[in-house]
Amino acid sequence: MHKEVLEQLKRGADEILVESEFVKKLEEGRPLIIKAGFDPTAPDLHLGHTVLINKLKQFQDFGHDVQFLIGDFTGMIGDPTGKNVTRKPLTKEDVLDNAKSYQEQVFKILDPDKTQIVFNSTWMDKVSSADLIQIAAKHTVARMLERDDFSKRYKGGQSIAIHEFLYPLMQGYDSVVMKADVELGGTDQKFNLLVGRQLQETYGQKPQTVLTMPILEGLDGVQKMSKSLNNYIGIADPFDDMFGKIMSISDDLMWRYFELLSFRSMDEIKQWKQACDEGANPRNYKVSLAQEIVERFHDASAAKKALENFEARFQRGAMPDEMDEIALQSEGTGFAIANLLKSAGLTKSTSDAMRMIKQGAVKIDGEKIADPKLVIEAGTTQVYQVGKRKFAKVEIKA
RNA sequence: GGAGGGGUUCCCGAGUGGCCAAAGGGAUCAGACUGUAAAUCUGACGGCUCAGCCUUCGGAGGUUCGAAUCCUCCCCCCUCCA
Repeated sequence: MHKEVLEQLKRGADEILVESEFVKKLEEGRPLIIKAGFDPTAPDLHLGHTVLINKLKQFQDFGHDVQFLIGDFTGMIGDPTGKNVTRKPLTKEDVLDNAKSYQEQVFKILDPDKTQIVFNSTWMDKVSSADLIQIAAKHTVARMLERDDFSKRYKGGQSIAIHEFLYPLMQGYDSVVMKADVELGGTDQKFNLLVGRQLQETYGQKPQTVLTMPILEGLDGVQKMSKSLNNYIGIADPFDDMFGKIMSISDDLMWRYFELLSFRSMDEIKQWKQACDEGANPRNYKVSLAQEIVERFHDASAAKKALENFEARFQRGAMPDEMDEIALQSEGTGFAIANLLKSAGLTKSTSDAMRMIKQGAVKIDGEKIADPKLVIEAGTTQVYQVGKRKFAKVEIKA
C-alpha cells in the first residue's frame, strides 16, 4: 500500500531528501502539511509552473494538507535564484495583484476547498529586527556561499546585496512557522529548501522532507519553459492555441510532458510508449495529451472542438470556422495587397507582406497569389491567409 | 580617487573611410518534406508609395565628395588598482 503511494508521489520527482524520513512520515497515516511557496512575480502561469502544482494535487488527493504559500513578503525581497543580477523588488500593490491572479489560475488544478492559501506577510510582518537578527544568526556566510549562483556572482565580482542572503532564510523560516512536513519546489530551489530543513532543526522541529521537481522544457525541447523565451504554453491560452502548441512538440518531448503533466497512470503511459516503439503513430497519443490538457484548463467541449478544428485545418486544409473579420476603407480604386495584409494584422509591416507574397505564403480564398503589387478591388470580401495559421476575413468598402 | 576596455540591426558577435541595410551564429518567419511532428533542406529576416527610395551602428555636434568606421563633448556598462 505505502509502496504504491510512494511510487506515485515519486513520479517525475527529481529528488527526495530524505526518502527514508519521508516514508516514515507517510506511515504515520496523518495528513502531512505540504508546503509550496510561490513568489508572486509572474501572474500568468504556464504549464511549466503546473508541474509543481500537479504534484500538490497528488498529495491533496491522498488526503494531505496542501498549503499554498504566496510569498508576498519574500516577493518584495526578490528571490535571487537563477539570476546573476540583483533583482528589483516589487511593490506591495504588484504583489497583491499577482497573488490574486495566482489563486484564480491555480484552482483549475487544486481543489479550492482543500487548499489553504497562506501569505507569509502574516507572520513576517510581525518579525522584529531583533528576531530577524536571531534568525540570521543561525546561518553563516560560508554556507550561503555554497549556493552556486551566489558563489558565481561572488567570484565573478558581481554584487550580492545583503538582503539577497535573507531570502533563503526567510523561506526557511516560513517552514518553521508552518511546521511543514514536506516542501515542494523546482530543482533550482534545492538550496533554499534545504535551508528550511536546517532552520526547522534549530527550532526543534523535525526537518521537512524536500521534494524537488524538474524544470519543464519549453516547446523547443531544450530551454526551460518561460515567457521571455516565448516557448511556453500558457494555461490561459485559447484552446485552439493550446492544442496546437502541444501538437507541435517533438515526440521525445511528448513523453516528458506525459510524465510531468498528464494525470494518466505511468503504466498506461508506458504501454503507449511501447506501442509507439512498435510502430504506432505517436501523433495519436499526442492528441490524447493535448485533449487532456485542454480539458483541464478549459472543458471537455473545448477539447473536442479543438481537435475538430485541428483536423479540419491541418488534415483537410479547411479554413477555421472563426476568424477575425475586418473592414477596410478602400483608397480610391482599391487596396494594395501589402497594405491590406498589414492593416489586417496578418503581417507586421508592408515589407513583411511583400516578402510573404514572394515566398508563396499568401492565399486569398485558398488561392495562392504571386503578385506583390496586386490591388484588391473595392466591394469585395475575401479570406486572406498568411502562412499556415494566420487568417482574416477582410471586406474592402467602396 | 587612478588606469584600462567597451556600447553594432531581437540576442550573441564581426566590421577601423566608399564594394555596408552592415559577415557569421542563434532566435524568428515562410516554403519543401510530414503526423501543423521533430530533424533536415531552401529562402527571408529595418521601413516605405518596394527592380527605386528613406531611416539605422549609445546621444549630440564636427571633418570629408563620402562616416558604424576619423575628431569633440556627453550618457551608460565592465575590468584592474586604491
